[in-house]
Amino acid sequence: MTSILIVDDHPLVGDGVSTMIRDVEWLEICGVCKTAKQAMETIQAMRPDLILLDISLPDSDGLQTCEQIRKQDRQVKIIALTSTNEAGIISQFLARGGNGYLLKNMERQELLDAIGDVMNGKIFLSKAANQKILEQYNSVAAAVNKTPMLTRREKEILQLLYEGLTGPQIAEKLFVSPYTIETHRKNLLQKFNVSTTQALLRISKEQKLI
Amino acid sequence: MTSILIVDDHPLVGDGVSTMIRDVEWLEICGVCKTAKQAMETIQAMRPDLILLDISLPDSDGLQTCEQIRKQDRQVKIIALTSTNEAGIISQFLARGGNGYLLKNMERQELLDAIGDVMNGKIFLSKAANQKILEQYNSVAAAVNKTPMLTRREKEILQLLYEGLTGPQIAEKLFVSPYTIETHRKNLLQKFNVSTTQALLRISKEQKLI
DNA sequence: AAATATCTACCTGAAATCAGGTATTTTTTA
DNA sequence: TAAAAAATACCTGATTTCAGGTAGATATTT
Repeated sequence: MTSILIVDDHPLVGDGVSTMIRDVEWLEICGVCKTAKQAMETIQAMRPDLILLDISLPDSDGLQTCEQIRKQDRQVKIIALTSTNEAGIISQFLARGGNGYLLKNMERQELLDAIGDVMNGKIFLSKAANQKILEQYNSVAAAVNKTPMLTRREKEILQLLYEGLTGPQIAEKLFVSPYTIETHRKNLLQKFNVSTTQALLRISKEQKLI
Repeated sequence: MTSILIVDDHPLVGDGVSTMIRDVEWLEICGVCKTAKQAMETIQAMRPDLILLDISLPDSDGLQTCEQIRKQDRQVKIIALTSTNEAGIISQFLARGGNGYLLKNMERQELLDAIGDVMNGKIFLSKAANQKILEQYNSVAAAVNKTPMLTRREKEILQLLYEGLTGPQIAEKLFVSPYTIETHRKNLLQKFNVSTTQALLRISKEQKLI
């Protein structure tokens, strides 16, 4: 049996979900909350298996709420519910421990699929949300033309720098002079047109070179 | 009409795809290559709309090939083909401009869906690959509990360090002494139990604190 | 009101990075 | 095979970071 807590200030949502899962015998709604505060208390008391979370609550934003819930309970599954498709925040929502993302105009079957997937440890996203996530990866490809060409050695050193090694440490590891590493570093800084290793690594990471 | 170039050293793949799209009148196979080198030449000559790319070619690895192709032609769509599900490289493949990812044991309909989506500017991933990507976002949430507590000021400085500012630059920006910034940095290093700013930023980033 | 947390500031010496070079050897490509 | 690219190594001086402190001022919380 999977117990569901609904956190949403619109009564309609609770009713709608109730109707959708009425004749699914392994699902039950164990509560409905209207504020984040109330939700936190109910979660502690009821220990639901799954939370359907409106991410635009009156007293808190969804990301923060998700984070708080996750901090309180590492097991519970969290599915975000939104009316408008605010795709921009999905990655952050996932990063804070969210497990699913649904639009409120979902079909019944979609809700059941989502609950099923999420309870099985998978992530479930609405189609548009999923597409958005993938595009985030892909978008940097547009900038690929302006990413400088790196030699094999430079890539290697970039990687080691990213792992936190210092110049001398890398030199020791690769059996070359520290001077050599510094030369490579200098070339990397120049290629990326930055002046610090920090910035170098930030940009490389953003462009998924490491 | 969409012209497709197949890049794969196994003849079976070409045959299989041919069969699958035989009676789709808006698709045609304009060539089959067995090596990355040959592919690069063919692409320049034929200008296909879409490339089905085996990512384990004899003479090059798939990521590099994808990158090269994308550098040569910004329009062409690239779908990776693999026999084993090497999910680990998907994000990198996307970052290098890939548009889709399919297993060679795909169904006919899946291939057509993928081609359709990709030609419409969308990303198409096999189900398992897609799940893998989403888990990458979500996995870090598990580590959230062991992330140290940061004060507001520390978060602010962490952010500025991430943006590539040096200690003195941050000091100037925040109208405080450089010493103060160094103290904060020192506290941050201690809280994360690392010894370099590089490592500090790497870990913070991994845990989505910045 | 007292205790705690946070932000601030300072000091020293060692280590690492950055900016500006030059220059030789090896590998790859045209 | 000749030219270009990549990897190696060195030098100097200025700047920044790191590790080890101490300590006062200002919130914040109990």
